Amino acid sequence: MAPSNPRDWNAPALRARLLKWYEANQRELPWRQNKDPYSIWVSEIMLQQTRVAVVIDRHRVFLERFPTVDALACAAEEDVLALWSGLGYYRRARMLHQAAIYVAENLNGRMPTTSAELRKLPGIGAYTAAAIASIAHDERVAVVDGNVERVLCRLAGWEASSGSGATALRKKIDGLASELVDPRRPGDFNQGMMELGATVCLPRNPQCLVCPIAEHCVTRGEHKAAPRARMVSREIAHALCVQTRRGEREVLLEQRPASVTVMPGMWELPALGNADVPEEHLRMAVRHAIMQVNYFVRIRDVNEDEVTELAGPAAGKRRWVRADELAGLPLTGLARKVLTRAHLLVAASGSKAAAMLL
DNA sequence: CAGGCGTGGAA
DNA sequence: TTTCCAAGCCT
Repeated sequence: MAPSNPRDWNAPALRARLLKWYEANQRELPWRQNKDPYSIWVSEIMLQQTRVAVVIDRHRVFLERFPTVDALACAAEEDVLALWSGLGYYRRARMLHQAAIYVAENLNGRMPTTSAELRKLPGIGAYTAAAIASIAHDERVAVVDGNVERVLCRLAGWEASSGSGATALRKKIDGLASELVDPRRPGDFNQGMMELGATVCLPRNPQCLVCPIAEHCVTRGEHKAAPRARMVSREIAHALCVQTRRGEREVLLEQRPASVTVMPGMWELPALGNADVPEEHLRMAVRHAIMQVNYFVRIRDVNEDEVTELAGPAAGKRRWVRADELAGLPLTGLARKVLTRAHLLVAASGSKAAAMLL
């Protein structure tokens, strides 16, 4: 039975075991190639609520296009959003861009080095500030992300609670994390904890038999998570309206208003008022999940004459976009998916050609 | 403090 | 097929 008093966790042994395991088992990831704070910063923002597998390629492309804080600060927001297209949570990109501008204009292009100073930048919360400071600058501060929270709850035998209990639990978790973090190698310790949560101490199937700190763990795998909201399904239709001018293919797109809360200013295919699409006009059907809504989307081939009568009330501003311009526009994930499938846009993932289009 | 904010792929 | 996410942050 592991002790419940944090002072009895045998932190030195736990640290040694975790670090040894991390050295042997850490994944090779682009943002671990060096300790460039800017590269780590970009990775941490991209990784917020987003899977590592998705971020790997996006991080590489982003750093090729915007290699430094100054390069990012000089960019137009539209170009930053275009590069972010498909990653979701676009506010992250806007705040990253705003923060880069602040650093360039007020800090002589030099990023803050302490977690307290980093925390003041837009888009950088407690987690991200601690992650950048500990990984890039070896600041002795613990990170607590979803992984670390789960690992520590299992380690200590704490159950998830709601309301004010959640706040109290969170304070206990933060306290334990600070107690355990290795003062000599905080960056590696923090990454080790997250790596353990991501690859061993999994939410549903914890691999306790290969866990390096199993003997420090109270529960050996038990962990109740808070229940989530149910998904709902919805049927919608969008128009795929293509024309050829001067030998170039163009597609009709619509820019979402700046005033909407979801994906403001992003470009998408015009929405149709009727979700029922006759078989002969059905170009493709895709599923697209946004938040807790499962959209079953029908894409209808529509000619220029039909588009106005078929479309719902035009929410945004429409324009014809040449196929070779598409990669430079901030497209919604759905628009990107459809245009890629329709061979109007080259798949961005793993493609040098796609990066060169930008 | 609860709710809003995206996505593609695993289970 | 449908659910459930994944290295949070802001208001």
